[in-house]
Amino acid sequence: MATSPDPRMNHLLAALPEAVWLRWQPQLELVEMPLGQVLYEPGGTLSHVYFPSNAIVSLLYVMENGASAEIAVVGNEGIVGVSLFMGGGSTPSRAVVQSGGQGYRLKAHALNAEFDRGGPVLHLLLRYTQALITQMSQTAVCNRHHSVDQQLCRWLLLSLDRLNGAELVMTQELIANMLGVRREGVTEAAHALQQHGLIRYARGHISVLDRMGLEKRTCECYAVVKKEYDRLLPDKLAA
Amino acid sequence: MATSPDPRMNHLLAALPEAVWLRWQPQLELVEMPLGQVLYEPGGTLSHVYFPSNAIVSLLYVMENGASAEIAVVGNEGIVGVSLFMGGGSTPSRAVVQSGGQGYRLKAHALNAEFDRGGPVLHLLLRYTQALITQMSQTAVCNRHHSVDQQLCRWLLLSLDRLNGAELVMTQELIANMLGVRREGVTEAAHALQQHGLIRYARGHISVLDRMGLEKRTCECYAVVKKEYDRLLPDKLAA
DNA sequence: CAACATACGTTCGTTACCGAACATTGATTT
DNA sequence: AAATCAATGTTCGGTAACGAACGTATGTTG
Repeated sequence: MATSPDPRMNHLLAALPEAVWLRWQPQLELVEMPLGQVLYEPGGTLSHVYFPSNAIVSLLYVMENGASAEIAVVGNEGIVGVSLFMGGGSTPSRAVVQSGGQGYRLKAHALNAEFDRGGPVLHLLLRYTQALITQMSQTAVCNRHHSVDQQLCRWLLLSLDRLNGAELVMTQELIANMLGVRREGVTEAAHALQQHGLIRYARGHISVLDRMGLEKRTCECYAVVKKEYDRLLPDKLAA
Repeated sequence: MATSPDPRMNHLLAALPEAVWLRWQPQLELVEMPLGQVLYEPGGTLSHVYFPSNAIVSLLYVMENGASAEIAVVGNEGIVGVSLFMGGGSTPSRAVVQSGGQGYRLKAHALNAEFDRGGPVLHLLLRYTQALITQMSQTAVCNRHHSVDQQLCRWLLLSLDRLNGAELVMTQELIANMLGVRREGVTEAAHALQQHGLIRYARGHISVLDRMGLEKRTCECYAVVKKEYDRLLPDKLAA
């Protein structure tokens, strides 16, 4: 249906040295990443890693009683499946597509072969993982101390940074699942944001009208994470 | 004052291949790690990594308004300063000694030299980091969904696993700082645990009387983290 | 031993969020 | 156009944790 996205829309793929890129290119497989798709389950073995082009993937933990909480979010700045090269092969969390799109995947052994050569790819992936760790840490802090309202702003901004436009396709129900709060709480917070002219939403579509306003309203957590991503993964390349 | 602990009380040092151990041994420096000592500050450059022998170190984030939250805890199973080999060189969090003791430290360049050789040390450290990631993730989940009471149990158990005996030197005030809750909340929760005969405490000393009882009372988060540490870092060696 | 600081205990009003139930609105189907 | 469903809005009682203030005990120090 849609044309294939440029693989190097993904920042990690774009940052590969030319030699590595040439090795990988024939092995990268375009995959549709529709909303709701599960890329891996807790404890499951990973057959591939995923490089989102324009999709967003949530790493989330689902508890025994069915409640859930998002640990981190991965878009075209990153890679899904770090546990593969970190050595565990699995994690207790689940990876779900939160915003549909496309991406490219690479077989596990191909990634590990490159990783084991050491050199720039290893360091690139580890720097990314370090940024991911910051996001997870800050999520823990945010869950402890900040209001649903502020967390919603943070979440919107994180999503926005991983998409092109200022439009999200996302129901309040799903956001509630990510944030680990009630749907009604999201309704209330979203209503407040709308009344302040920061967003406009209607049946699963959210338009961000005032990005700066969101940044003012959110907690420090957003900026901490953003700054760390920028520090660790500078945009040296552009298409 | 006290005799030097065996460096290989630390599980990571114990798990080193003999060749690496021989290289490192002369470079390991015994350090006192008194309660409250700060091993690194947010954004600060790391000169060493630390391998606790019998101390416990908290990785915690201090917010602009002074509130804080513990991200993860490191004892003799691990290493403090993963950002060094992950490539960032710093993190937005702070590392503070939560339970005094001793440890060994190694200069940054020595660690990185070994890391860059690739091989078993690299994989060992990355597997540890993966376990640490699980702990951070689970902290985020726990902060979202569980009561202070359950979190206190989890925290006690995590600390217990990283110490020898069943005694902690720890005020309720400090625990409150770690958990990111009010001191009164900890007082109340601790009182409940004491009334159920699980712990006994007095002016900064906590004795755990019924470990199984704590495990029954805590949330699933403790078991998830423990299981993942055991999976990723099996005790293959003993002294 | 008196003085003091530290650690723990208790209370009270407030608030954010929860759980549940139910109403409304917009999209989609038939 | 009617029926249906998904998404959002609203209400209400309940509760865990908060913020603040103050009381009590157990160490430690002069």
